[in-house]
Amino acid sequence: MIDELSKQYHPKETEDKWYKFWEENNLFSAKANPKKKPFCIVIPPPNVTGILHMGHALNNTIQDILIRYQRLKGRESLWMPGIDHAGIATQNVVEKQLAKEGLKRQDLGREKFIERVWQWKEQYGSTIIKQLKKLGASCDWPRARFTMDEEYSQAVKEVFVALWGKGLIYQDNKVINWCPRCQTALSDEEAPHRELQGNLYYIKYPLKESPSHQVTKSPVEYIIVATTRPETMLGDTAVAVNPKDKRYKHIVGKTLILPLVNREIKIIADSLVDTKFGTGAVKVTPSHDPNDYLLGKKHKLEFVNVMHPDGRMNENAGDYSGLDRFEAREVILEDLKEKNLLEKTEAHQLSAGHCYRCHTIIEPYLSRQWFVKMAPLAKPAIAAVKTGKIKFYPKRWTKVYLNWMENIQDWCISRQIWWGHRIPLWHCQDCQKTAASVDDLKECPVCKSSHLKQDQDVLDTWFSSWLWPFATFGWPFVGEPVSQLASEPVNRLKTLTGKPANRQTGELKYFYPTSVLVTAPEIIFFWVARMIMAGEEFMRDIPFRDVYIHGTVRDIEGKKMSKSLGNIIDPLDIISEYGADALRFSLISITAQGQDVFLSEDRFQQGRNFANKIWNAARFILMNLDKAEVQAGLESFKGQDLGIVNRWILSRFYSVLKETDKMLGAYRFNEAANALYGFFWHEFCDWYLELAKPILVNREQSAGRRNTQIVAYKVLEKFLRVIHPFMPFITEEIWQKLQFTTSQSHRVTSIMTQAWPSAQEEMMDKAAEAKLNLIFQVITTIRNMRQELELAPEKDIEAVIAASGKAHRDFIDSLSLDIKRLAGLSAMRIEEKYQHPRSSITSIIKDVHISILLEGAVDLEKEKIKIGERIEKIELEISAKQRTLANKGFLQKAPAEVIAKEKERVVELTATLKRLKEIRDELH
RNA sequence: GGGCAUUUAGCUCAGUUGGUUAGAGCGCUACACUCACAUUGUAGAGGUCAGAGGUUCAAGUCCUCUAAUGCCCACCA
Repeated sequence: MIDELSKQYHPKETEDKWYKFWEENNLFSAKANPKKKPFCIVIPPPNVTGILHMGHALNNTIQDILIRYQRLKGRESLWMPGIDHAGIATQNVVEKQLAKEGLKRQDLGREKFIERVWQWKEQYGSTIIKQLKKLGASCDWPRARFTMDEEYSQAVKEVFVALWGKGLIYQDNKVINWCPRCQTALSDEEAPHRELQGNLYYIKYPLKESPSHQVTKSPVEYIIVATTRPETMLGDTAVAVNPKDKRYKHIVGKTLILPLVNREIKIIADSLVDTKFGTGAVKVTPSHDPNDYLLGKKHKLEFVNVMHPDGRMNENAGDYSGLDRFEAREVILEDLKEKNLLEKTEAHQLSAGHCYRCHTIIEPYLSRQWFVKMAPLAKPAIAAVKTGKIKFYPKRWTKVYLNWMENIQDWCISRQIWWGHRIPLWHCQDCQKTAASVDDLKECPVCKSSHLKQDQDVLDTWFSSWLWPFATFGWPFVGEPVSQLASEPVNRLKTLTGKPANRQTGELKYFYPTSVLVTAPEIIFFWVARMIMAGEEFMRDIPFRDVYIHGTVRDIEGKKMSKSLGNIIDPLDIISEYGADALRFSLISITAQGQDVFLSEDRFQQGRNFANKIWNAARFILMNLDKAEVQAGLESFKGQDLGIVNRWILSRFYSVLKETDKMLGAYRFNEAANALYGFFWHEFCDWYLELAKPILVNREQSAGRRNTQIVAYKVLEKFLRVIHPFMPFITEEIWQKLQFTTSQSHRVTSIMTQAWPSAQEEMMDKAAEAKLNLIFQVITTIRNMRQELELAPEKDIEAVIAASGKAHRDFIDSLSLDIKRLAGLSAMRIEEKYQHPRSSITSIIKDVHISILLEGAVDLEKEKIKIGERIEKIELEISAKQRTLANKGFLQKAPAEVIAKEKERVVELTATLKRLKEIRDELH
């Protein structure tokens, strides 16, 4: 075990090696185990088209930390992995591939096209999994599910049929979000609104009753409407005004001639119209605007669709037929201008829906789609959060969730694409009835006709994702009891019988509800909310107890990282340059709970440097470890008098351990990471190892050396376990080197299977901490004085330390060798009483005087100024404190310990002040 | 229009329930390559905690208002 370690840590050489080792030894696998408490996270399944970006890196690092932490803590920890089939995104990718061959999906036909997608999936679909492995993700990979797996698809069908049976699925003609590029309907969540700089066009619609249809200057001859989408005027079937609007009262019910189309349309009155917007008169296009659709229904207007699904104008657009919607806009504006019908154009900021897959501007479009009635599903999901069964971290997302749920809209679930779960509905060509079925229907259940056609549409991808926390465990298949499960992982198919909650596999029963869901804020509506609804509906239980929402990864200017902006920092580049541990640690240490992360590449140096620090500390300890001595000593370790330095570092370790536990339990990952960083670097390395150095390097056997070896070994070994969730690779590498196992023993052992150190209160020694802190301050002060006095490093300096109290002096004396060495003193004397040594400079730490003896003359003026400044500062503080202590309110209301502390501080400051004044007075 | 977040050192950010002297990393200054580590060590400089008002014995922390920035939501023709 005294193998020579290299001077620098090289992550590349170790990371792949240990990942392979963990996988080969099934160290990520978890099974239903009644003897242990479960801990389970289901991964937010990345898209099959996905490529690891920083958002994934952060998301999955957090999950891996939780999983590894709980695994060490003895929970049966399962991280359920998988991939989402990502209907539209994947179809787009494959269509692009086809386009390169000059083909369209229609050229292949539905079946061939789907085959082609599967081929694509086989070839490229596991990219992101390989990348997650690089990151160190300890998922139980053999369990990985794909949302298009046969079993999973069955779950999707069951759910659809169950909702159908409850009457929660209906078909309707509505104005929905239509993406003209993807040529499919989208849900509201899939069409986020973005601000757009556009124009508001004021168009004159002539009254039919005017003398001629020519527009004259008289305002009664026409009505002016304002619109941002003039091309939709071709589909106008009314103009609406507010019934209270005096400007228009007299012409309500009159007929207008729709320009360019020459259709007669009525002026209607409806309170929905805002009198303050535009001219107070609004054109009504029931087929191309959700509001106008409502008006159209209410006032029984004609519905005129003027667009093809691809966004080109259709035959109803007359002369404009065939033009793209935005081309048509320009031409129409030209024509209106020519006819003197365009009153004016105003710049206007508007927001429009954009396709979340291809960013094309959404067209509100009338079409027949399938919807899920959401209100009944939302009810228990609202209750689950309101009653605290599910908790959001940070808490503020609760409100966002509830606000959305309480105003929930019906969910448009049909998509006009091919890649996805085809809607399990069969339409009878004879009796025109529709039936839902989990199995392929051969005959109509109503009229027994065999002329059945399955619905052409597929389901929204999220209609399968929302089942993730239970469908991944085999729901709705019947499984065996927990005890038999391990040996017989066979799932048998059963048809839905209407009692879904009872049909559980043992695994499902064991791991569901899962423990925590880790995701980004933009996914709350898409996924989190819907999973809660699905869990309540189909499992009669919540899907997870906690929801941890982390921030968005942005670049250093606060912009979202995206390919199009070219500001991407590729996690894989970081891994190959700095290592996965460095990536993980750096990401986590800058991620405050729920705050966005502003990232620049130099951040990762910190993680790399830290890994290197751990490496070198371990290297030093290993180089100076006597194996036999440590091995023997580990057994007879308890009850030894370890000495104050060892007691101190153990005390510090257990304090930091306690802190880490607390912070991880509260999802405050950065605080845990930073506490561990500070402890290891500044306490363990900077102080402890420096103090231990001569003892360890000196090969002579002694009780002190043995104790120091054991403590250094133990603290390092335990620290590795505690930091392992953050930095899994380097900790395994070093931990393996710390093992005493001989080559004969083939038992597989890993840091992953060790126990998380338990907090040991009796090891916490506040007195030892305070005593050593004083020594550290003395050393720091001497170093400081040396630099202030500009004494060359090689110059011998002598110090006199005065401290009252024999025990106190003896304690300082016991560490005098360390003080001399670390402060760079050639000699040190300890005295009972401070007696201004000739030609010296003195500093004060509490009641300890530290004087440095100088050969030449002391620069009195400089020293006087310095001491004067310090005296001034202390006097200010004392007077502030005395004012507080004179305050009756403070004495009455402040807690006793706060008052005591203040008093103590004043006493201490007063004493220091007195000593400083003495020193100043001696400077003559 | 509604909601949320942010504003603390030159930069990027921590700071849990209000309680001594407000912290870290990077950067900066000075010094040091003495055998764990220059991906290092030692020491240091640097902050009226966005502004105003309030509650309190006590405010970076709680309340109100203001300003700036960012995000989300909404039937913004």
